[in-house]
Amino acid sequence: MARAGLTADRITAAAADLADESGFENVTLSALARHFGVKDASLYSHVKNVRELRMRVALLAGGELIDEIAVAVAGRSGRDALMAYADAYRAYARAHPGRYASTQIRVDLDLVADAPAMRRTVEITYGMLRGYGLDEPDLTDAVRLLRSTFHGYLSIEAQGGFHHVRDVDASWRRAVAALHLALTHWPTSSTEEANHA
Amino acid sequence: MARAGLTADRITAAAADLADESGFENVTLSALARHFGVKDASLYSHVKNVRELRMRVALLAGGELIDEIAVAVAGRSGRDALMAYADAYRAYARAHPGRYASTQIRVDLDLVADAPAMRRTVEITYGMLRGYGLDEPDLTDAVRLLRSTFHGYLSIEAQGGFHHVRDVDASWRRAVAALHLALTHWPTSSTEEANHA
DNA sequence: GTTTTAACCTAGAGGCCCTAGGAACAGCGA
DNA sequence: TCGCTGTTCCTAGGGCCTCTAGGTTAAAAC
Repeated sequence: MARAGLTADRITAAAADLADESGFENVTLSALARHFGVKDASLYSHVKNVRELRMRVALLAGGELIDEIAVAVAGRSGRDALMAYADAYRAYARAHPGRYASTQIRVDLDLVADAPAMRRTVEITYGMLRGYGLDEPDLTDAVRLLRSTFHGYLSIEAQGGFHHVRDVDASWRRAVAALHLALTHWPTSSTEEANHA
Repeated sequence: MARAGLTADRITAAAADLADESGFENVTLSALARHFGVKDASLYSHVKNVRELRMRVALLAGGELIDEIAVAVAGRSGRDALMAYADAYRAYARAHPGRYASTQIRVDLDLVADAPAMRRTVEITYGMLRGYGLDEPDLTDAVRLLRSTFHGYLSIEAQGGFHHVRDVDASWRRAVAALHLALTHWPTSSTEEANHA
């Protein structure tokens, strides 16, 4: 019988597709084994366990995501860059729900090491914010705000949490506009500390 | 042998505690059966299946969450109300990670029907925003922005996604401050449509 | 006290994860 | 061409989980 020709990468790619089709929580070694016409145990020669497989999917998806964002923001700055970033982010999450969901799991640092996606994400995100003229720690605060809002919106949207009739695309545009406004008039650290005194 | 005295509510409460201790994804009927000194199958007299049990936990948690928020925002308005809302929300999510995680699953409408938590949440959230003087559809957009940012922040924080040394409490305060600013200077619908023309 | 209702049981099928150890295939040097 | 070696894939099996079908027994209702 011909060998299936399995590799960690092929299994990961199939897992990512499966995640998009059936949901990330249904990414299972049994299902992948069936897909490749192979027994479950055979996959363990290529992948340590389910957890590790899911981390691989997360790294794959994280890389794809930031690549698409990078293309979208290239040559733009300020509000344009923010909107391009946001829309690319949302487009990816909607087109690849399972892959996107995978990016939310905790990934071991040693696995991250040989995947440049994380560093690239940081570079591109901070670069996109350059036009707003923020310095640390405001820059980190701003990044956290953006990540939170983007991820929160997509997570709720994916889960069907927006019940109101209001168009979700329109709300998204307004959210991005609101973030732009917040970034433009970002309260300086001194302002904040004063408010806390 | 004395009966365990199971009810759907007791099982749900135990499941919620288990979720906080071991993670929502580890809420399992087997584990609960062990906890009550009972066989797995016995639980099916009280609960339809795992999915339904998790929805019950979600409703329980949603009710607890909005109750704590309601207490926090009572008697406050504007920025004070927003901060109280935000901090109560975050405090609950941090104190009850499993319960909080449960609130993100999709709950069948017929189960929601006899739980007032959802309506209360809408009332209190829209009421908290009253001071900002927004009308529909801006109100819904604003609610979606807040939900997204809050949930996104807590989801990322719970998952250990904020790696930077910057204090997470401080970033949270700045995020809330940024939201306050966005709500205060909310771009009107006409502005937005103009930007899209 | 009997009847009815429910709570709880045993038995069992099916799915998933994972380990241990064996068989077969590929590429390699002799 | 033959055997060697490493890897691929296998069988076998244990453990945990979900859920169904059908029986027993305790508690509540009459």
